[in-house]
Amino acid sequence: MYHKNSPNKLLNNTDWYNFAGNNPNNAKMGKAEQTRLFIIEKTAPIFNAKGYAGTSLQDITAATGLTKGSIYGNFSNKDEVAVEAFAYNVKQLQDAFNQEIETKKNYREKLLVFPSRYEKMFESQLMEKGGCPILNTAIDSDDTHPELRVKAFQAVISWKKTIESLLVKGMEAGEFRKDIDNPESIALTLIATIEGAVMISKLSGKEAHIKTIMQSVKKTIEELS
Amino acid sequence: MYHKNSPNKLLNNTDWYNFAGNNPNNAKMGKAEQTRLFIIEKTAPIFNAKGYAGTSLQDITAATGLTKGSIYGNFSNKDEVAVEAFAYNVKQLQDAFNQEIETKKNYREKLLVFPSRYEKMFESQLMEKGGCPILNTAIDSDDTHPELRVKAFQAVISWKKTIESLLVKGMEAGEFRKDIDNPESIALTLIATIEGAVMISKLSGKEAHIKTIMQSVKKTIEELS
DNA sequence: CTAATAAAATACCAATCGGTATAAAATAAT
DNA sequence: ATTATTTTATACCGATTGGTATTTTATTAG
Repeated sequence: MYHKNSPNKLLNNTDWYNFAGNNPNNAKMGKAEQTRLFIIEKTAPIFNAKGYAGTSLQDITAATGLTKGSIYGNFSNKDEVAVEAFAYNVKQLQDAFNQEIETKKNYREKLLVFPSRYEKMFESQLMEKGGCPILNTAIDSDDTHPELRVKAFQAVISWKKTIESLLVKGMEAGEFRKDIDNPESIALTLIATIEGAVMISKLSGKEAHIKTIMQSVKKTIEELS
Repeated sequence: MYHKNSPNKLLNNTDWYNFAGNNPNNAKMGKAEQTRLFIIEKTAPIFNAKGYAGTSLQDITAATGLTKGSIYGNFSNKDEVAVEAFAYNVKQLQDAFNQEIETKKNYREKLLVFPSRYEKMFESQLMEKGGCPILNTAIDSDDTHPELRVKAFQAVISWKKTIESLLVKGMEAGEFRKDIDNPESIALTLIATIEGAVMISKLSGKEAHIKTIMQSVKKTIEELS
């Protein structure tokens, strides 16, 4: 693969292998697969920040240092890049949450990972990488891009199921009150409040806003016990 | 003003006066002012649904039946249409809420207008008119359009102040508990949850989702007493 | 009814859009 | 080392983008 990283700087195969891999299995990856991942990694934050319609092929070539021919040699169209970039963004998010949830012993603490981690992500993810990909893609696609809309909805459903599962297991473990009648309602309300907090704090640029609202979310979770 | 409403159908001045005016003062409006309002009325739902980057001049001319020359005779650029369309969308929303709030006697009921009315708007506003303009514009603009971003933020601040004021007055009237320590926190959390509910329910297309979450919001408000 | 004015339509502009055919270069297989 | 195969770059395509200069039409003032 031939690739200009910065003007007049060539990236040979060795550099390439060193670069592309926050994937530990990158040595096993074929060339095309590597380039696809590279393009996704570089464009995912752009699609997240500017949306589908707002991201042009010029943005993609500028961010990757590749040419249009190379992009279309690895993807059939802009849609495919956008859809894979969204999947990548969501997976990054999910992996981070799941990893931290695994380290917690009880279900109250597992649930608290959601507000506390979103709060911590304010600067890195929200301000620098364009916000929450689920929220962004939901709003961006719901009237314009059926395929992305379905993917965004699937991400919400997956998240909802995770919370519901934690609630049910927490009840079974005797950790939460038995009179939690509607786990779905609690899950949906938690997600709604968190995403609304992301919207407000990103809009204002003030970390205080997300901290304030996440404090309410934490209180709600504490009151389950 | 010359205007094709449907192919080969002319709209003369008399028709025009009949049309443009859900503004009761339209008889006082000049021609240019009327056309501006007409363009805003027709394009506001489009900007709301498709976003700023996703709405083209072609969309605008198609929705109004006017030509590009006419649009640019009344607005200096696409930005100006978008900004005024957003202001129009927000005003429509605010007026509707304020009107219903005025009809309520006590502050508990005034606060409940927000969840109950958003719930009722599911089909008309959310599904048919592209969702909540504040949420849509916040997400659409926060990384791309500073001017719209400020306007969206102002709308959130205005909404927050309204809720805070209702909370304080409700406390002073002895209607709410005295130990509400942080009206701002409550206001922000209510707004976040409502907007998150809008996102989820519009994404799923299921009214049940917004009803479920708004039930939680109502419960939170009831618990203030 | 006519002249002055305001507003809308037509026709155009350069730039950019997403996408493609083809040629050049890099990699992999022999 | 040479060939076959990917992968990338170059050069181009028609369509659409936001925007404008000019002409035509409609409205208003006298």
